[in-house]
Amino acid sequence: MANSGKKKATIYDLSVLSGSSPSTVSAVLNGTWRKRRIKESTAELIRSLAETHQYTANRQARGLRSSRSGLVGLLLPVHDNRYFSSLAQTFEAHVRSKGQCPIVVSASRDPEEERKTAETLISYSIDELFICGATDPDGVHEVCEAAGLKHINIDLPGTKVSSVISDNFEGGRLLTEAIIRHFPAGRPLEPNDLYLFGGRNDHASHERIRGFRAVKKELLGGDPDECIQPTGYAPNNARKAFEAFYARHGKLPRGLFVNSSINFEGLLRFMAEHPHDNFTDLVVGCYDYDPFASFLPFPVIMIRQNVEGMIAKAFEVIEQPRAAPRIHLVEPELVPPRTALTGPLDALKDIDLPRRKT
Amino acid sequence: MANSGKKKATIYDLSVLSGSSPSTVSAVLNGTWRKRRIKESTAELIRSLAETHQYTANRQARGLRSSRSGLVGLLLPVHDNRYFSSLAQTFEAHVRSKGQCPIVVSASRDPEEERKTAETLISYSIDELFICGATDPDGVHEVCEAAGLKHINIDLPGTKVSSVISDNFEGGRLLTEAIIRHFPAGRPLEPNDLYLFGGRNDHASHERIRGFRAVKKELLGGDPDECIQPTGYAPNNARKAFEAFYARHGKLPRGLFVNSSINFEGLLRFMAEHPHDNFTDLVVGCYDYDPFASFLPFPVIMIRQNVEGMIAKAFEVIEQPRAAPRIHLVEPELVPPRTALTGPLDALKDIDLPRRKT
DNA sequence: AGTCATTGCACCATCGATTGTGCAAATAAG
DNA sequence: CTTATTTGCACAATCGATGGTGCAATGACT
Repeated sequence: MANSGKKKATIYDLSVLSGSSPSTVSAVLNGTWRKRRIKESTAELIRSLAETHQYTANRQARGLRSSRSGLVGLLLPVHDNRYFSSLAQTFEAHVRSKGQCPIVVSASRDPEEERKTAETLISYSIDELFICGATDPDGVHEVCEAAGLKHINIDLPGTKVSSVISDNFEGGRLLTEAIIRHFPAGRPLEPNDLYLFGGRNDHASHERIRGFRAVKKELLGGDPDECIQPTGYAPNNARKAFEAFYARHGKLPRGLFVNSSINFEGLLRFMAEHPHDNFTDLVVGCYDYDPFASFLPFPVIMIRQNVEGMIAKAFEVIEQPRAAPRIHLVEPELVPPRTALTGPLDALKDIDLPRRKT
Repeated sequence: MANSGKKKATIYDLSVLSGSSPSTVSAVLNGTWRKRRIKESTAELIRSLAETHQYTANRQARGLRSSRSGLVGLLLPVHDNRYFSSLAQTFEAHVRSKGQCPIVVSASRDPEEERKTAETLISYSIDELFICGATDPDGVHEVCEAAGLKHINIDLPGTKVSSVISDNFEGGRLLTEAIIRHFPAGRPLEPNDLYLFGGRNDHASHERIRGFRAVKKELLGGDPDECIQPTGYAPNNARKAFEAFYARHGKLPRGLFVNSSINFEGLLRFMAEHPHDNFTDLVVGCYDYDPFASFLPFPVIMIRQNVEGMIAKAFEVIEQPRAAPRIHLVEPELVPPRTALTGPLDALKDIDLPRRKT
């Protein structure tokens, strides 16, 4: 009711209204007033004025003075993918619970854009930065370091500061083994029947491939190089790779290890163009979990990275005094076909009927 | 090289180094220097100093002075869902292209949290706010209005300010009709065979239901009330509703209109618990598109909302001087089963091999 | 040489909150 | 009643960038 005008109330407005000084108002409203020996009644008065005038602090001013902002950044490769968006969702909840404001930005896996985005965030004096899945984590590190900003890597490790990542080697092993064991003993998989598609020259892909090859050698007794097809992450490049294989062999490999759900979309595109092929006798293992993918008409075994665990660990590590860079591995989980897992969405209440407080 | 120390350079540092005043430095670096008749050579000097010292403006200071921040907010219900995350992705690209910084936050469909989140964003002096899928858009409106903040509704309309939303009635019609026509003439659908699950008491659900009922009446000659089951958006509530139907009838309806891909996850959960039921003779229509869902083992017809179109329209409308609140409808698109559409991810280059600029 | 216009820039207040310091008034101690 | 202590708060500098105003130096022109 007070002022439905345009301008927001400031501590100066309240100082006039309450008859005390701006510094007193400030102290009362930011909680340091006991330390400043402000009388309870004065504080009470100011608090009630703040209430009726809907005072909220101007955080730019506060941030300018204190060179903190209350903003915590998450730098993502992309938004629209269930893995990264659930990271964002979980990250948000953590930041909120600390009374800070999450700010989630994507940088398209472009090293230059990653650095520029970090610089932009820094210019807003963000308090911490979580660097997730960066193509060039160390480049971002330098930018952060120059600004004295606390930061940490997630999902893809850097060398200059600690990282929290999935145990991609173990995940790769688990997934590869599950694919192989999914085939009946009667028609077992040959080494040449199991291909890996997707991913690129990053730590996660390397580790997964390492796990993939290790298990193949161990269980299938062979591990031909041509079975590794790192196509990058773009769905269309993956599609082309499947298309090329299909053109040569007239079919897909019986077993597919797909490096990410984004690459999996490339497989879907391929399938859309081959509507009459039923792809029976096909088993797909996909790194990253997507509930819909899990129910596709062929067996899809997925790896769910422990998003909650990684985020929690990252917050734990970033709060600690900085030590020598270390890589913290978080174990991922194997998800059998046709599995609908709960996720961060389940934490939400289903609220109806907006109440209007006229 | 310059200073790898901790503090960032300010215009004062550059002013000392260049021998000119802070205001001159400021003018040079923010582009207003011609207006201020700064000599070209002075500008040149300052620019080169800024370069070598890696100057970047402190945006909190700038924002404080100019009461703008360069931040543009997007308030989302949730992140981890392909519809909302592709909205985020598209929104980001638009904001970036205007040289501003996107800030995407979710508020869990909680009216209280929506308002508080808006207030927080306002306290950072964001320049504009896009309110997407809010449970209580008018509540958020009031908060924005009190702060004199430009804002607009997306996805769910408000009454106090313009909105850009999908044509949910038409989308509902399209989808319902497609479901019905997907059944062979030999075994046509009865009115009681086609159910709608999910959604709640919001504008989008109402419109979709209206379209659903209209088409049912028109094509099936009947539209029983019990076929409408608004379960809210929580996946588990949808699951329970399917479970309940199944308990009563021993099967699912032959035709299902699922109100959102989040509700669809509830269907998956249901299916996971009935592994031996093949759900042949089932056709699902789902509002919202998910590439993986499109390839499920039963026919899934989806509606893709025109995310790019909505975002573009919203930017267009928000830039215009505010007029009487209007609802702008954007037509959604019907997506046949087994369709892999491209999305915002396809705009990204697939960059490899990070270059390090030691 | 004197007047006037132009060029080139410095000065200073300002945005709103924070925080170290100082100082009256109230209370306690002697 | 005086001195010492505590209480309660005001003052003013500060964070970094912006933009209005003013003023000296230079050049143009009579």
